[in-house]
Amino acid sequence: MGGCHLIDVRTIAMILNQDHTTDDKKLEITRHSGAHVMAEAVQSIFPDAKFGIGPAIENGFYYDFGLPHPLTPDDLPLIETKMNEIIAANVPFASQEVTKEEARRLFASQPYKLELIDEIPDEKVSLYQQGSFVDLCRGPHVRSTGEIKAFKLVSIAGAYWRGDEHRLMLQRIYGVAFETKKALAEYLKRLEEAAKRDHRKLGKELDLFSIHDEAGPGLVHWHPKGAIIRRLIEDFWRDEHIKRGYDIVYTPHIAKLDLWKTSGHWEFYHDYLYSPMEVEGQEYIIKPMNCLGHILIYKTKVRSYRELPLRYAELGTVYRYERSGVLHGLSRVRGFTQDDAHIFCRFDQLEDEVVGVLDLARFMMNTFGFTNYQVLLATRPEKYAGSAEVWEEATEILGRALARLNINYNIDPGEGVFYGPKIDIKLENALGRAWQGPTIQVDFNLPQRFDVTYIGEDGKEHLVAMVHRTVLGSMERFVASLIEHYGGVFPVWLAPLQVMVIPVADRHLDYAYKLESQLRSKGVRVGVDARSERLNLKIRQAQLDKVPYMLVVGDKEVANSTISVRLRSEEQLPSQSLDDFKETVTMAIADKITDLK
RNA sequence: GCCUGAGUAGCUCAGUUGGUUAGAGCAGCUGUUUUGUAAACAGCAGGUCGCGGGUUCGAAUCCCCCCUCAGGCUCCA
Repeated sequence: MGGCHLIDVRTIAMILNQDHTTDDKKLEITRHSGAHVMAEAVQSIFPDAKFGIGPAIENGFYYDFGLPHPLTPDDLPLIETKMNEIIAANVPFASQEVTKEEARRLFASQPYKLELIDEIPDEKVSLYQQGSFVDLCRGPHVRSTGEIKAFKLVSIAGAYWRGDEHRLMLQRIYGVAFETKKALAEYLKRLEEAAKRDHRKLGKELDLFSIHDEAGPGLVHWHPKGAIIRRLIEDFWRDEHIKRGYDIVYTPHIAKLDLWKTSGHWEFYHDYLYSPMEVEGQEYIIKPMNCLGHILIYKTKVRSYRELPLRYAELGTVYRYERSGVLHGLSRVRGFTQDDAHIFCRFDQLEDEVVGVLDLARFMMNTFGFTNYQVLLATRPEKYAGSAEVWEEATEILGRALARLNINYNIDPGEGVFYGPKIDIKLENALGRAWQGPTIQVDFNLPQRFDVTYIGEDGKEHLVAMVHRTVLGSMERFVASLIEHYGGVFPVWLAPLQVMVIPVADRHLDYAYKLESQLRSKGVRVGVDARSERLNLKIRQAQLDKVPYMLVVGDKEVANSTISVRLRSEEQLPSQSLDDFKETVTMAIADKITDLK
């Protein structure tokens, strides 16, 4: 592909504009240039490579290659070495505009490039060249390869051409790149730190949950300590919902297939449902959602406009078939418990209801200390139920509700579910990946299909407005986020074990048990480390378990009826009476405080 | 589901040009130690090397199938 001479036009423009480009923009350009340098390196090592696309992404870049043989991690250092040579040679980037005809000739052996050329609407296309590598590219690029100061190739992955799973899979190499070596090192360090907070790792270390080959992938077993955390969240959740006018309900885990045919789930979500089982000649499925049960409860009598809104809430466990490659710890599983609720209301009540849900969602996020989340308003997709006008109106209502609470949000165009617009709140986990948390969805489909109505003031039947919503997402995913958010250092109210009493020697055991029973009677989760081990070991163990309070008791404490309090932050509190400590702990629990002072 | 890589004791990991009864630390058990703020000492026990097939005189090691996991892609009501 090499050997053509290009006139440097854009690079000059870039130099002229350089003062105006922001640092972010500059970094993005550098990353993009890094992708080109990587492509050149791959071309020189594998001359038969076919080139896909190679954009800048968050933290770095990637390039997709079609190669007749698989790349292995061993190839990365070779490619890196070659890239470093190219960078050391500091070769200039040059660009040129050519006609599509010329471009097609140039890329005659590059099927992916030809496809891209065909899709560009303009008559001319632009090319960028550095060294022997020419690429179809909009640019811009850095002036020369020497401006790429710090990069590292991090992984190889398969990626469908054009993101379409029905097309060929190319091999993608991911790289990270920063403006300086220091920034790169800091980034890699951050990744390492994030990996330590990974809920899968902490879940094992802190004995919170497990997933078993024997039982099946994506099926979570909550250990006692994990179950405590979950139960506390559930209790809090239930109490808060009751305060806010929800009714708690329970619905069965299986139901007749016909129900799911009526709802349209069988038709639309067939791939996510587990196969039917036959019971007395009838087909049943395990529920993938809770909404139908709530609708059946609603429909047990004729409803008056006076009793709306009705809010049915359920910690409902559902099962969905997720493709094996997507499972991920607690975050993506096959059986999970949604903190679900369905609100049945009049259309004119919709805005207030959405405001209520948003306020609740925000309250929950704040309580658990989540400050990093993104709010998206997803609008009408191409295929949709109901009329465009109703969609329009409902979307406006969602927007107004967000505005009333001064919540910043972005529009996610066309990303609504087919049955209605929705508000999604995405949380970021320790590795910077966004996970779906709270979601509020208006549904125009089910009320129609199940004829969910109320009698209005006018004595006539009207369809209800229906809202599906969760404020945590699912218990599994939420706990995963919590583990990573706190790095396993749970606030006192959620800590599986809140206090560990550590006697210095066996003769202090009686005193230790006395403290234990007094704290336990206050509802504190407390244990005594009664092993004949040295103090240091017991401290270490409690530290590793991230127990908020360690009460060390020895001769001094027994003699003075005091306790010595060590925090997991390694801070040492002054010697104090048990009564004082009881007050400290119970307040920390009641106020759900996150820091230990 | 697709691509690449991985799977050795409860946990973290050693162990390949294929070669005796597969190792270590931690955890567990037993004993000694009675300890003052992040690991006392000694001994014991613990493994069909993910499953199943194959190649070979001989397989943790090489090949094939399957399962699971990791990182991506696609998907996520």
